[in-house]
Amino acid sequence: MADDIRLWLRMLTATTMIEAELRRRLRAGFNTTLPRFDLLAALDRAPDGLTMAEVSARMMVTNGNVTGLAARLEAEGLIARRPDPQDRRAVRLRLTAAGKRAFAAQSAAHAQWVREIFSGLADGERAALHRLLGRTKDALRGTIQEEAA
Amino acid sequence: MADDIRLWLRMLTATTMIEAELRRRLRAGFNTTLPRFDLLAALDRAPDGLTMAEVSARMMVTNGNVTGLAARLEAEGLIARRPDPQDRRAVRLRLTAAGKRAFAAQSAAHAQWVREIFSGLADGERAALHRLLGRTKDALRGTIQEEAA
DNA sequence: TTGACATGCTTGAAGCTTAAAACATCTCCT
DNA sequence: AGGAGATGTTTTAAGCTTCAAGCATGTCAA
Repeated sequence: MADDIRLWLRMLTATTMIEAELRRRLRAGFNTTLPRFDLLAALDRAPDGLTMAEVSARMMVTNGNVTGLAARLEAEGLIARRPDPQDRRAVRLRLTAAGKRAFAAQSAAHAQWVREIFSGLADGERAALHRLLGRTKDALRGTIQEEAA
Repeated sequence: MADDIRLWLRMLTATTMIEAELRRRLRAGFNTTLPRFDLLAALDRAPDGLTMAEVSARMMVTNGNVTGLAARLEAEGLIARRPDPQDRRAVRLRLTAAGKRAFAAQSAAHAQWVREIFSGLADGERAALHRLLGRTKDALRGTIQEEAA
């Protein structure tokens, strides 16, 4: 089906539009960025902190990327870096108290923005979209995994 | 619904995974990038070329972004920049012969990749996803337009 | 135990991206 | 015609991102 291209472009456009809106609001409301927010979110879900490699896997970005991001967030006092007790190669990141406060505020606003953005869809539509995106991710595993092998 | 966050995260993840795969293949197969490909694609659809502003609107990026991208593509000989005959402020971009050839090859491969990526979904699923993403984009107009006003 | 390979992280170069400032040109109202 | 405001482009600074190279540490099998 040649329509696959149109499906993909529509998916990319919709996602890009929403992402751009969230970036705008994070900047306007909290003077921060989506990557910073995502890193704080990853740490917020991990009570014992995460190593750099764990963070980069969760964020789907390279290790080098996390190095710079973590350096900036540490400079802002939102996260702390400490050597991993189990593995002397690893650095473990965790939220500081200030980081927890900042993320709590950002996260609440973010959740509200997302609700607002999807409020134009009926419950059934949201559920169907959620299911189809899940199917898409599952189907992806076939196509993408093969490279790594 | 608090599930909206999960819907959004799933949408973002699925899109990011596909985008990453396409980037990988563009790099491996053609030593190029998605933004370059997108710019060529925009010009390919416009027989008389496009101004920088038109390109930046279609690509949903800032003007300054297009300035740099166009400079690199011009240096590679894939596009030409010439003053717009109607508006002396404007610069009009168009594909060179080499650019047309390069894009034709990239575009064919890209279309095949996208087909492959979505091949795990049934026809009905693809159609439903396409429709729901359209609904999402429509719903967005309400939420996002209001800022601009 | 020791060497080969894997894993964790950082660095540097290059490119992508934005926001904001600056400047040129255009439009349109009076 | 003049001038106010809109539009088109570039530049700069800062941040995001990748890839590849390099170094430190870990693992595991011979």
